[in-house]
Amino acid sequence: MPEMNPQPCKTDQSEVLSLFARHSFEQHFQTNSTLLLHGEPADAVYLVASGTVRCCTIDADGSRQIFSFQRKGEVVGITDMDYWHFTAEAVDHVIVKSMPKSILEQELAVNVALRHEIRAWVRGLLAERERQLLMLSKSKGPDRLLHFLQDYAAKRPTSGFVVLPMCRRDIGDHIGLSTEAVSRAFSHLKRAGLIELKSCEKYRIVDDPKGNLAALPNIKPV
Amino acid sequence: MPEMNPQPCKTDQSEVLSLFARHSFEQHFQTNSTLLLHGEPADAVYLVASGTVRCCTIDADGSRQIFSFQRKGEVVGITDMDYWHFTAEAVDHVIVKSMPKSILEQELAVNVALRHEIRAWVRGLLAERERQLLMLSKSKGPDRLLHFLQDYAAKRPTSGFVVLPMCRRDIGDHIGLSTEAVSRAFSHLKRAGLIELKSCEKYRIVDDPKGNLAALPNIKPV
DNA sequence: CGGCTACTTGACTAAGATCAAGACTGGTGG
DNA sequence: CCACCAGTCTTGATCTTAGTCAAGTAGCCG
Repeated sequence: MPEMNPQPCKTDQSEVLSLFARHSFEQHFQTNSTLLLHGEPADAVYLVASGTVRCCTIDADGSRQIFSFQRKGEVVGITDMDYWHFTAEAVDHVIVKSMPKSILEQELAVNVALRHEIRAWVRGLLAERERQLLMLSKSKGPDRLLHFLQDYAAKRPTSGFVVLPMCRRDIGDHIGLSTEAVSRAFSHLKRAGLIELKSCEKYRIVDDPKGNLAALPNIKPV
Repeated sequence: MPEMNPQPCKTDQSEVLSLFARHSFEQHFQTNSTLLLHGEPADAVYLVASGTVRCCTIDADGSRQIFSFQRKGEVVGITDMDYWHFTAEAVDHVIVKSMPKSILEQELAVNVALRHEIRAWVRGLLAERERQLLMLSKSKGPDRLLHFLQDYAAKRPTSGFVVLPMCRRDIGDHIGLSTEAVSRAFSHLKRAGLIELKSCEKYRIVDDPKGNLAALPNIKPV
């Protein structure tokens, strides 16, 4: 996608991180517990120290759209001012560094570099959401899954197998598919030789010497 | 949708608007011309004075995702800092008030109220995109169209018929449907008595005394 | 009046949701 | 240690939705 920045959220975060280093305290959340709930007062900011967080909106009828997963070193909740406009939950056991929002606000008033950092940060998030909208409306299931797996692997500098902490349903709510469709998309990519699956949660993107990737749209399930 | 703010973008914009009042000049764009192009330096900010602007990302293969339409009184381009991350085009003949970005940046350095305004603005955009992601992944075509038409009508205080300046293809690229599917969705809503169509571009949302709206999922084409 | 464009409708096809059943996994208790 | 259970993942069958191709219609402009 030539119109997209490959890494919309990779901005300098030294100011934010140094704030966390000075003013945060550790907090634990067990699997599937809620870090912050839509509509509640936004009184803190979080830096994930361990585990995975999912950020989502949940509809009246239970429909859920997960718009991002946060892992170690990633920040949650920096966009909101008074009340949370989304819900954040623990995918597995999560440890975060929690900082009172008031400290961030005080620092924002006097620190130009921090302001720029956060502005760039939020702009990146916006670009990412718009990229997701394009994916969701124009790409088919297997393409969306492959894209997600590539993105996810790219953030981990490991060259070996990548471990997915979240279940199929979480992935489905992220890329807009049912649990079953996610499973089928995995099989699809595996059969097509685009990914290797060691188990249902360990995968590796196959380097693409034969140009299989370009042929993806034509692959048919057996 | 209880987890959503009904009007995420309705924030106070007095500071931005007063800046435009003092420092902008008028610019005209003819139908389908480009206001700003993805990747170009972001050197100006725009306030729509007349006409409609579409903001979108365009993929290598021509896929286009329109994530918003801007009308009179709405601002374009305030989120980006150095380079545009999207493309803006004129849906019909457009007149904008254009302001050099440098003026905005200078004012941002000294004006706390302006900073808050823009922060709230961008946060609202982010919430809107996340709401769109949910719509796109969980709602069916006619639902999405109805939602768009309601949103669009809500911004116009007219109680009569609303005029759509954009074509079916534009609507389709906004709500994730083909031109034909948009047309079918219109017919669908009309048959179901949820909207009135005076012509293909003039519509009115029907007040819903019989609770037809709740029955929408069951409506079948004849 | 003719021709262009946008819109609508129909027929067919493909992608994915849903329903249902079977396979694998990890944890528990006999 | 093994049988059982619950939850997750996978696969199959069927149905709905929407994309595609194609034809026809309605406005609009020259």
